[in-house]
Amino acid sequence: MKDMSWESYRIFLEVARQGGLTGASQVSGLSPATVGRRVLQVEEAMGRPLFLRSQTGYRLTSEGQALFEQLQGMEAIARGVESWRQEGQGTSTVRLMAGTWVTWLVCENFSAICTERDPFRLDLSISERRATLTHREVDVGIRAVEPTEPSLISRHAGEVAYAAYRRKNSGEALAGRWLAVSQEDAVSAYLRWPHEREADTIAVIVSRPRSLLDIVRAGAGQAVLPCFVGDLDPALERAGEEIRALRHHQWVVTNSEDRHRRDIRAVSDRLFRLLRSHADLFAGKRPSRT
Amino acid sequence: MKDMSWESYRIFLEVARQGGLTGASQVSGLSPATVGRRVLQVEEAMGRPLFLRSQTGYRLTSEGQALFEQLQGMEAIARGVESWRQEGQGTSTVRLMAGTWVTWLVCENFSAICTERDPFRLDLSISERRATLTHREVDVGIRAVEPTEPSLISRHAGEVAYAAYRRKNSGEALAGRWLAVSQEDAVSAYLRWPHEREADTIAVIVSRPRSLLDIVRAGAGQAVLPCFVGDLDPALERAGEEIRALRHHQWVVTNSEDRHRRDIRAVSDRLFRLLRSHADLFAGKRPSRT
DNA sequence: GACATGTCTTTCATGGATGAAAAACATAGT
DNA sequence: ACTATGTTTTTCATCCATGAAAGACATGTC
Repeated sequence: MKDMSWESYRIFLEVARQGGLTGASQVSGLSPATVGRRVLQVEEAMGRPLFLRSQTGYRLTSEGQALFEQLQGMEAIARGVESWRQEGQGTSTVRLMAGTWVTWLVCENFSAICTERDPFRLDLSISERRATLTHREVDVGIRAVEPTEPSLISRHAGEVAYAAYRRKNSGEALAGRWLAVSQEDAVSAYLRWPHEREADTIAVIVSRPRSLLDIVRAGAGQAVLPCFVGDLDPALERAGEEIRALRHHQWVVTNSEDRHRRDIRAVSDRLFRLLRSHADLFAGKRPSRT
Repeated sequence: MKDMSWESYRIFLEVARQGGLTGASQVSGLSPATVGRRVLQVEEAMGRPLFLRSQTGYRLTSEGQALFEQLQGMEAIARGVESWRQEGQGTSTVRLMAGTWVTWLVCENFSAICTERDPFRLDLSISERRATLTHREVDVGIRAVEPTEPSLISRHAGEVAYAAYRRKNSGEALAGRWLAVSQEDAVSAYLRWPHEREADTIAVIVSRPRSLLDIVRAGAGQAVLPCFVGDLDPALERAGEEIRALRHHQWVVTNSEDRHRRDIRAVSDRLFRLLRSHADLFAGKRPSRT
């Protein structure tokens, strides 16, 4: 049999990642019809079902999952080639993935990470889920657990403390009004905390963690926030002690294969220094406001 | 810019490996015209010259070489997927690469390596050059030097001795008539030896090492052969002592990523046992003929 | 229960990638 | 010097992969 086109592999990956033909068709620029046909090709070539089809989308079978994991390796290399290409044109890209609040801190201190004199572009992507650095989806990431993968190198950047916050001088009026993100978006421990401990008194639900800060400042209630966010905001005050159960460490992680790249090294170093310089704030030691 | 088609990557690899459009077009089934166009695409996308074009073929530039090495990783994964596919259909393939003489020995003892009851196919490829197991071009290989790559696992299979051979009872008449392979094909030490030590008295040149055995048996002169080949042939006798300078070790090597595959394990084990059981012959200890 | 929405799938006409053949061009051999 | 061979490159007609649009089908909403 004539062997599979590598291009179909790429399309397969996109369908698997997007969970359907429509999503894949958008990111790939092909029509859903074509995407469907290519996936069919791959399935026939592999001689086994790879997707569970439904009107609502495609879901990987266990065999599809096995193929997906293999092909991610190809994608990783393709991304490596892409950055090699950019390198040759003097214009590189560093992809930095972090959670909502570290991203927020990076934005606030953007000039400490990337200046107009730097010869690289910065792609900031926000995600609460674990960054898959192994497959080079991103170059630099923040993790709350120490990576075990041998292909990653990590540097410990201190601890992160959490507490409940409310608008200053709002008194005890808000004690029973908790703010939280919707349960399906509550992927981190601090986001699940209100659901687990104060489910009865949740007054407002928002879809993005970032909105928590906004509605707390508006005086709508109290919400769990990282101390470095709450303590830095002059309009907020703690509505209780630090919640010790939520405390965790954090690491700056990079892919060891890209260790040599100056741009990635620079971003990683600067991010690390930024986090270290805020170590007391992260740890919840309530320094005086700037 | 829209990114490169993975299919073009594969075509690039084939052109680089075959050294031209014609070769690549044959193995890929595409026309030379198309192959040329796809390569042009890749070059434009990468923004740098990848090949030195001439009427005699394509040669990689240093930048092309850099790309080639990256993309070989993709190819390795694609091969992994291919064997996963075969596995799912109960029909796997084990690719065994060895030099001329070990291959010959394997053929003579084929049933010791692979029987009709085995559920896998065997691809035997002869090559004097080092097998690139790292990129999974082959699954099992024979090496004359111990591999240093951490991704490979190797087992020492004894030593190999060499000597000059001639037809039995041909006396000293052939002493001045050496047989050798053409100089450009003399990639191994034992093949270079006649050129380095007896260049003036080379009487016959052949293009394949395998032909050396045939013309020695025909009584055309004397040639350097591995002892396990010469000593096993009842029509030949040694035309001198063992040539100690040529003695070397040999290892059976497999890719550690495929360690788990039963079929590869089986072939590797059997090959190892076959070599060990002939260890005395390999080492030139002249046992009685079978 | 009807309806709106978002999927996947099928149909069919089109255009861009493709191959055959010729041309252009080196290299090697006589 | 000339021919034979094996390249790459160009030209042009063809055909196959592709996209638009319609169809089929679930799911959730009012």
